[in-house]
Amino acid sequence: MKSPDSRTQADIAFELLQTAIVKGEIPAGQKISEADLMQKFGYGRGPLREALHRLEGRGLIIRKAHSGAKVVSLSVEELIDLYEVREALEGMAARQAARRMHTDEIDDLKRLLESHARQIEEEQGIAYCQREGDFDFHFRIISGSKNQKLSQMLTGELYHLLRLYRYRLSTFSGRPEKAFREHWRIIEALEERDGELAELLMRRHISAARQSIEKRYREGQLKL
Amino acid sequence: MKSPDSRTQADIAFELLQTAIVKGEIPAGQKISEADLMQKFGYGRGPLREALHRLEGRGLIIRKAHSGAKVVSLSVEELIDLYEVREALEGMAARQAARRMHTDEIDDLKRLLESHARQIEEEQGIAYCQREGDFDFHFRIISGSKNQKLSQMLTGELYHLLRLYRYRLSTFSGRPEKAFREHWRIIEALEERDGELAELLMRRHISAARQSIEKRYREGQLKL
DNA sequence: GACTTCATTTTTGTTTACAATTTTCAAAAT
DNA sequence: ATTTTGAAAATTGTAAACAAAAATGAAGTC
Repeated sequence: MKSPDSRTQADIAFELLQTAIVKGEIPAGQKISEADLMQKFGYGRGPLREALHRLEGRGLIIRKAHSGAKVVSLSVEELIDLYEVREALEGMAARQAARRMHTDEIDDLKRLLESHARQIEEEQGIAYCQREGDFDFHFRIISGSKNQKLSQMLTGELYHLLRLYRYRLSTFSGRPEKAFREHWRIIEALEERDGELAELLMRRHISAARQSIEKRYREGQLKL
Repeated sequence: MKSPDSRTQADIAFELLQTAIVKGEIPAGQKISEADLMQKFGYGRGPLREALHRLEGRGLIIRKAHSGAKVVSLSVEELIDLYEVREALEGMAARQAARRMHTDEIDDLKRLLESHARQIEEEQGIAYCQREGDFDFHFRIISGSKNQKLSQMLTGELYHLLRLYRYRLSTFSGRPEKAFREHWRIIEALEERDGELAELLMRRHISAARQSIEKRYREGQLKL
């Protein structure tokens, strides 16, 4: 019995397109035509169309009949909206993680953060926030909530959208030590199994990021 | 210049299918084949397939290659997960609504609730929760948050899933007066522009509903 | 010179036919 | 009787041809 694979062309095309959009290889707001995709990926038009429809269902692209599809692009207001949603959901994730994460999972997370601390010292605090480390931290807590729907909504939808803007947002973030301290306090709350505190801290953490974006935008350092 | 419509067959089929699934006309867990749909709706297979792919992207159906598609069906655990997500999101919605709802919107909501109060008196408290009134109340507060992404996630995804189970969940809910009092207190918090309190009350309100479901399930009164 | 009009061209929507996979069911072997 | 095997049937995946709508651009008019 060999692995049935059963991943169809449309499946593969869907994943390729999704990662391409999420990683920014296809920039936000760009029009994408079926003909271009055919030439670029080599798949037939049918599978491509099916992949596009799934992306439409996920809200990553917007289509207009007979006109074409384009990658979504967020206004600042929409980005702020996204951060409010994230604050609510990740706060809840932290609360549940404090209840449901295994002790060894928390220990792992602790070790992860300690390695981040070393990186900060060595690299003079360069860009802690913009590294994958930040995503690792948040991702582990989200998984730790053991709430599949919550994980799905955060990692499957919001983060894909947020990643579109991650590069631009992180270039100026410039608060690595602060973020690190906030992460550390959240872990302490998890260790003490204090869900309420973990939620409060996580919400403050994300709220601070949002306010930083708002401030930079008002000052014209951030253009969308 | 007549309305260009530009709603394609696939668009119409998508909406028809979505409402059919959400309203329970196609029960949860049921297999749906493209041939059946062709015969039932009269559209070609292409448009149907595109609609199915969009539904897949929305998470309302699950497809397996060469095997078919079936409407999602939730386990109790998944239903509980959904309520936790709802608690987080609607809590945030209430907080923002306290800030952003116009005073006359709050007044309207108040009148709505008063008419519900009359209904409860007249009908001996029958099934306040299971009526559209409950949805109206929550929907207005969600809209009142003025957060488009939040509204979209709640009304566009979660509620469609929850509605699948609304009928079964409401049959035994039996806490109309309690729910009404909770609604009333939330409105009071909105009037006082106390976002923190509004969030707290909304979260308790939804948490109570979740606990009621958990209890009924443990007692075997609820089968999924 | 700017605007409108209309035909051309491009792009997407739809249908049809075909290929590939899974499922089903019956017959045969253990 | 249960399991296994194989071919037939049903269903989905893919490709190609066709239809329809929208974008483009040039010609004509004001």
